[in-house]
This record gives sequence, structure tokens and C-alpha cells, in this order.
Amino acid sequence: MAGIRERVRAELTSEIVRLARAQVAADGPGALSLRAIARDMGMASSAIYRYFPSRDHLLTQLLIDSYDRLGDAAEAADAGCDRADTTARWRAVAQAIRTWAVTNPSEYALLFGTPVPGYMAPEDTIGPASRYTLVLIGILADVEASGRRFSVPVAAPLAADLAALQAFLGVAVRSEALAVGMGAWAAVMGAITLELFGHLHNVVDTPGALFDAVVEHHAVMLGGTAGT
Amino acid sequence: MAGIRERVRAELTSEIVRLARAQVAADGPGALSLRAIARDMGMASSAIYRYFPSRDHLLTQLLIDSYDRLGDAAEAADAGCDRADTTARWRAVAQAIRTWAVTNPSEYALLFGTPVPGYMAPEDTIGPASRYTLVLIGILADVEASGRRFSVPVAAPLAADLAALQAFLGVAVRSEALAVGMGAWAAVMGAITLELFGHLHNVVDTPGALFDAVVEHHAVMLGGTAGT
DNA sequence: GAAAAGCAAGAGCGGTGCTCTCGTTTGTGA
DNA sequence: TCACAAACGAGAGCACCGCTCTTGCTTTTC
Repeated sequence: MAGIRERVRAELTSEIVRLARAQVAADGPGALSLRAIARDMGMASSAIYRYFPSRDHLLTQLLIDSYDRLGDAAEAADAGCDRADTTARWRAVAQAIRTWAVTNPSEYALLFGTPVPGYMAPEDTIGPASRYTLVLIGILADVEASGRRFSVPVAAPLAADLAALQAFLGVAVRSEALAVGMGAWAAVMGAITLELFGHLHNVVDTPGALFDAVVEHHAVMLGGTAGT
Repeated sequence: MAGIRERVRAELTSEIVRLARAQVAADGPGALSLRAIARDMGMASSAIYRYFPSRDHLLTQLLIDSYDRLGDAAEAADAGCDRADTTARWRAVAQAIRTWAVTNPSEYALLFGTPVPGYMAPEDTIGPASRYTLVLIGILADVEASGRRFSVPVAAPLAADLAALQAFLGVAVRSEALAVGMGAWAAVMGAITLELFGHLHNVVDTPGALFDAVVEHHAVMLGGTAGT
């Protein structure tokens, strides 16, 4: 019972994660070194493997944590808005995502950068990974609930995909709205990725303003009165 | 003169690049190992450093090559279209970019994935890196030359940035058009990145169809008759 | 109190990027 | 033609990495 042993184990585990997090923040993913962590903690390098069976498992833990922080940021931004003002919610959530990314560039790179070659994200990451997207889908559902209809053409295979996705999510969002929403999602993530990964160097000095423009463009799409 | 020595040096250098390219294609960047290349070539690991002073220099060479191949693909797609049909050119170039990315996912990851922490792209990469974007800007310039006007609002700081960029490029593209074009660019790159880096798993089974939708959305923006 | 399970430490394996030295080969100028 | 300098290949070595195995010790459990 109780177990002083499990308690110290939990403490050590969380300290490993803490140090790993600091290491990733400092030098990016890829600089994660189990030996360095063990060194910092004053223990033998082999002892680390009592807590994490491999480097990938530790990385997975960091991945989950980061997705959760991003989810927290998105949900908080959404919650701070008038529920009826879907345009304001879109702006707030999109800006929250970018702000989180700019504030934690290494973690953003961990989540949305080059996946490690042989690494396949385990099941327990998809929950946290979905959170920020569910916030966006929630906004989209409320846009539709407010009576807004999207009249963009959706190709057959994509429509089938989106219908299945809608059924899976259990949300009342038509394929047309989902298509528009995923376009907005891609644009937002693309703008952030281009900015953080250095592709706007010598192109634009104020990437935040460019991001604003992208957000505004899709804001009028989502909240405007008439479809295209 | 001539120098049999420089010739064999050039051959060996290109073979190193060839093997490195294969290695990156097989296991992604990060799996690049100078020792493995030396082993494959039957030479001592230290001898490799006569040809490339560091792993980063070899990576830079691969970066330039990949940017050039992407530039080739984009330019070829553009050249295959009727110059006056800017919508078709946009579709063709965007699809060419995605096709290249899907065909060479590791190279795409090298170009647009997580940048290595301390690595700053040297000057000689920005030329090749600009090629595919210059194709897009060329289309945008022709759209404007055809009389199309964009009436999107552009915030002051971004307008200043875009004016400077326009002056730097020496192309007749208004800030409004540049803003719209960069939004399209971000959307396209975002859609490809989400697809290739696995963020559409369990979301959409036909990422190509989603990409088509993104392309079409911006096609009507770029080629439609009236601005937003 | 003894058996079982969890744990830290150390040595070790094969791998990496990179440096230094040493002897050899090649091109060049006197 | 011949000596000299530059370029080169090979090998040993340094410091690091992820990971495994064995050996003893401590905590838990029966």
C-alpha cells in the first residue's frame, strides 16, 4: 500500500520528463539524450531505462504533454469568448494556436515537424492530439447550427471521407462545412509552419501580420453571410 | 592541367551525394551517416572529410539539390500550360508541388520539416529555395497583369513588408495580391505538411481530394471575377 | 523472517561525428 | 627531370549516443 517506493518513482519519472522537456525546449527534439538526463540527475545512464524503456517512449510522453498544452491553450481561448460569436472564437483559437507555437517553437517542431522515421505514434497520443482540432470543429458545428450554409462543391471521395469523419465524431457538420474548415486548418498550420521553420526569412518581417491576414480571410469565409 | 585528380574527385563527390540522397530517401534525414557512406564506398570514415567538411555541409548540398528538383517540377508544370490561363497554371503548379512531395516524402521532410537546431541555411540555398515560389509569384503577376484586382484589406505592417518584397523581387504585384497569394501558398504547404507528416491519419483517407479542395478554393479566389 | 520484486551501478557493444597523425600519391614549378 | 608542395587514404583515437546484461542492494510481500 501507499508505497514510498512508488512515490519516489513517480517523482523521479516526472523529473525525467521535466529535464527532457527542458532539453527539447533548449535544443529541439533530436537533442534528447537519455544519458544527459541521467547525468543531470546524478544517476547511472542505465538506471534511466527503469523508468522509460526507450528514448521513443520518453519522446511519446513529451508528445502527449505538448499536445495537451496546445489543447489547453486552444480550449481556454475558445472558452473566453461569447459562444454565439463564432467569428471571434475562430480568431481567438487560431491566434492561441500560433501564440503557443511561437512561444514553444521546439515543442511545435516536436508535434508538427519531421516525424522520426520508424516511429509510429501510439494509440494514447491521438486523444491529446485531437483536442485542439476538436475545438475548431466545435466552432464549425456552431457556425452550422446558427443556420450558415456552405455551398462549396465537394468531390465525391472527399465527401465520403468527410461523411465518415462526421459520423465518427458524432457532430452535426456537413461535408461542405468540414471541407471549408479543413482548408482553414491547413492554411493556419501552414502559415505557422512556414514561419517557425524559417521559410519566411527574407520574405516577410512581420509573420504575425501575415498570419492575421490568413485568419481574417477564413474568418469571412466562416462567418460571412453568403457562400462562395 | 585538366587533372585526372579533380575528375576523380568530382566523381567521388557526386557518388557521396548519390549515396547520401539514397540514404535520406530510405530512412529520412537524420539517418544520414557519413560513416555508412564511407563504408559503402569502401573508404576510411576519415577520408569522407576530404570531400565534405561536416555532415551539415553534405546536408546543405542535399538541400540545394532537393530545392532544385522541386523548382524543376514547378517550372515544368507551369511551362506546360497556356500562359494566359492563370487558373490552370495555379492548379498545375500546386499539384506538381504536392506530387513531388508525395513522391519524395523524405526530401520534402528535409526541406520543410523540422530545421536542425543550430543549423542556419547558408546563402547559396536561398536561390534554389526561391525557385518554386518565384513560379507562384509569376502566376500572381500575370493574374494582376490581366486586370484582376484584389480588394482584400491588408494591415499596415504587412503592407509595408509586402511593398518591400515587391520592390526586392522587381515584380509588379500589389500588396493585396501578394497577401492573397501568400495565403494560398500557406494553405497549399500546410495541406501537404499535414498529409505527409501523418496528421490526417484517422481523419481523411483521400488526402489528395482534400488537397484538390484547397487548390480549388484558392483557384476561385485567384481567378474569380470579383474580389471578396 | 525468508522469498520475491524493484532498483542503481558498472561494464560493455556497436554506432555516431569529428580530429590528428603518418605515409603515400599526384601535380607543378624550377 | 627532379624536388617540393599539395592533396589524399588509412588508422587510431576522443567523446558522445542508445541500449543490454550482470551484479549486488533495498524494499515490499507473503
